[in-house]
Amino acid sequence: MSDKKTFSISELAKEFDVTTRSIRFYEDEGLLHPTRNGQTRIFSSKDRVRLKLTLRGKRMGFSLAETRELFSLWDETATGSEKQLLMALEVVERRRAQLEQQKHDIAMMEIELDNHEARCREALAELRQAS
Amino acid sequence: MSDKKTFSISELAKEFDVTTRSIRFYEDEGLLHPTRNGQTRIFSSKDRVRLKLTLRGKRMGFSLAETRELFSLWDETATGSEKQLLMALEVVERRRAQLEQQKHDIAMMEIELDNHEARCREALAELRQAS
DNA sequence: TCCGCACTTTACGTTAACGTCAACTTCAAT
DNA sequence: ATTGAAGTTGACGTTAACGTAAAGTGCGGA
Repeated sequence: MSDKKTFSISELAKEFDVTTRSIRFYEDEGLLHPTRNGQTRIFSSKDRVRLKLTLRGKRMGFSLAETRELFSLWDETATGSEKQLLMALEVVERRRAQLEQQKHDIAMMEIELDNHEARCREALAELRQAS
Repeated sequence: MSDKKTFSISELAKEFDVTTRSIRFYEDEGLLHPTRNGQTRIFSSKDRVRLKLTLRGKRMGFSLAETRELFSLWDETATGSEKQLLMALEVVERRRAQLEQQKHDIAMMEIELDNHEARCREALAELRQAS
């Protein structure tokens, strides 16, 4: 089902619950590169993966520009010069640092949610006792 | 040092590396509630905590409106009715689900970074062998 | 043949989250 | 007394990430 070779714009829109407008916008921004049959877009499974990665990036708070940067690094890996490859490794390291920061942020947030939930339950218990 | 009672706008700006403009904007948006000495803002340590939470939220991809929602829930916990408290618990659950999603996204991203780094190193090795 | 649906481009509108002046006031220091 | 640093309030500008409306193309079915 998902190893199909090509996809229409509305198929992808439904699968990932985004508007066709967004998908066209992502193409304009250079994140997707569909081919054309006449004027209608034909998306490859590579495009489908990239759309998935783009949306994942959004959930993680990445801008489209940041995601595009990742994509271009990815693409240059095969053809790049030594200097480019070393720069790519640096970018990878920076991403890892970001992820560590995010994991820390999530852990902190979880602690706060725990505290908050406990206080909610206490307040509820007191309310019910007072009735 | 950080258990001081009050802070000026520029102290907070420096500590968290944001502009004073942003801090004033957060006040306008109802995220911070400094008192005034004449017209000069005085931030409490509670404001300082909220600023920290606001910035953490940003790193996690939350909008200011979402963060404000969390704050108001937090505030209502002490005084809220039973219905409000139950709704607050639901919001907490939704947040937890979001965090689970983000943890999954991060794990996926880490796998991709691993793969990408490996391919970079392979490409580098081949380049150096060919020289 | 005409209808309707999916798709297209073009272009202007919108919201969030600030940035950037401009034109002050206040206060401490020279 | 003046100057400079830090603070203030408007008000308009900007960027990202789309929304939305207008006007047209292409195509399979009744």
